[in-house]
Amino acid sequence: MSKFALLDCNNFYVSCERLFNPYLNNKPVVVLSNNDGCIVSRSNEAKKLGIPMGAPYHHYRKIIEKNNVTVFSSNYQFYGDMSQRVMDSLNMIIPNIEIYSIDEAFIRLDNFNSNHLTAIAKHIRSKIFMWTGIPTSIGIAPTKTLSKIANRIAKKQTSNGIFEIYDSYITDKIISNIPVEDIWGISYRWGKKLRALGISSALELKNTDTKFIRNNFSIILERIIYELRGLSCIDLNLTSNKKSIRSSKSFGKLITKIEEIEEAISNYTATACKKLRTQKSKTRGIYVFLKTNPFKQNEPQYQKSATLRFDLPTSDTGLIIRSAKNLIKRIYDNRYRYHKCGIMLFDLVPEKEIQSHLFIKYDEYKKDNLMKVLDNINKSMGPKTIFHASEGIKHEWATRKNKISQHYTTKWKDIPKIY
DNA sequence: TCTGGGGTCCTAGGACCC
DNA sequence: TCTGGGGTCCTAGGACCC
Repeated sequence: MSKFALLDCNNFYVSCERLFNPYLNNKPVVVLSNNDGCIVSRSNEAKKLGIPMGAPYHHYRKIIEKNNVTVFSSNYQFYGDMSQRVMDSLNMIIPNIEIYSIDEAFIRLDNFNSNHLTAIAKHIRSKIFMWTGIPTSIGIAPTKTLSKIANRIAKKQTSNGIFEIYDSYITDKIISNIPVEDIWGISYRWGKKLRALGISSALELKNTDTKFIRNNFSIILERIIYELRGLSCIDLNLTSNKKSIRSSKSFGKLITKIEEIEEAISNYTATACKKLRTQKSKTRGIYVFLKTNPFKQNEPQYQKSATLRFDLPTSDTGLIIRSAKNLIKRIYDNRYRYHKCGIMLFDLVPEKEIQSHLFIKYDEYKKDNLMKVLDNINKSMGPKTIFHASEGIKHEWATRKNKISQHYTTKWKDIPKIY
């Protein structure tokens, strides 16, 4: 039988903020998404006030102010850095981990004696807490899907933050209380369809005929059933390279001028290209989109996208910015007020595996070297020390971030001082 | 006034092949 | 009157994740 564990950081963004503001412990805290739009992380105290995950900030502003909830804008540089510290710590204890999201990792524990799993989890938790200050929970089970459920119980119903599912008797007892849409991989639409068929708990789904599910849904749901039965169908994914890279953001205000949109798309493109080079890949295509604000129902709505393929894969920010700006020019219509734009790089290939073109001479080496110089300067002297002119400096479209904390671990000037 | 951003995988259907 | 069977590749769109 396989053995999986899922490690999940508790209320991750809030926990990061508390590291450098310990007086916020035991007090309600929330962290907002980009543009201060939605609530994406809540302390347990904030959850108790009835503030739901993903809710628009302005809907809960009254409750937040009335209860003295501390509010932070998102500080992804900081959270990303803390995430890496957590994952590095975990990797020092156990090799071969799958970093599943900014605050979660799957681990395989097959090589350990079944009697020791909880002790190992305890060791992992305490080391990560000691080295990073971030509290975590660990769920252990024969499959990834069950380890997700075990993690949920570890978080909500245990005092030591660890829960292990090791036989089908325990599984059945636990999953009889889990609604289908709380299972990893099932959400609102499938949940609704399953309920209409009389399947409302995870246990009922586990006992449903797989052929029937395969015919009425897809292989994804069929696999979930096997996973609930303790038969592992989803292994660790150890390849870390992305298959597509996207950068998009809503503007801080509605934008009409194409010059400002071009400036914004140039910035997003530079961000995406930097990521592309970090994973040592090149892109064969780009997809650019532009849209109005769908929540403003009284305004005329517009949404358009365009794609472009390159004859030769590239990671040259200059070339990709030029191409992205051309696509923007093609889809821009001056009758609308815009809310968001973005770019996606797709069809990525490792830079080492690039095939030469029969008719086009490959002379990207110069550009490759230029990008290396650019990345190195920005790495040693700080982000955006040098940048492409089209990225501009005015940034009228920039997102709102009224309550951002300091970059405690990523900027020298923000490093905490003790007087 | 104010509603995030970045990903993955699977399927159906069209277009094409012999 | 009656028009095959088996296959591949690509794309758009759906559903889900954090």
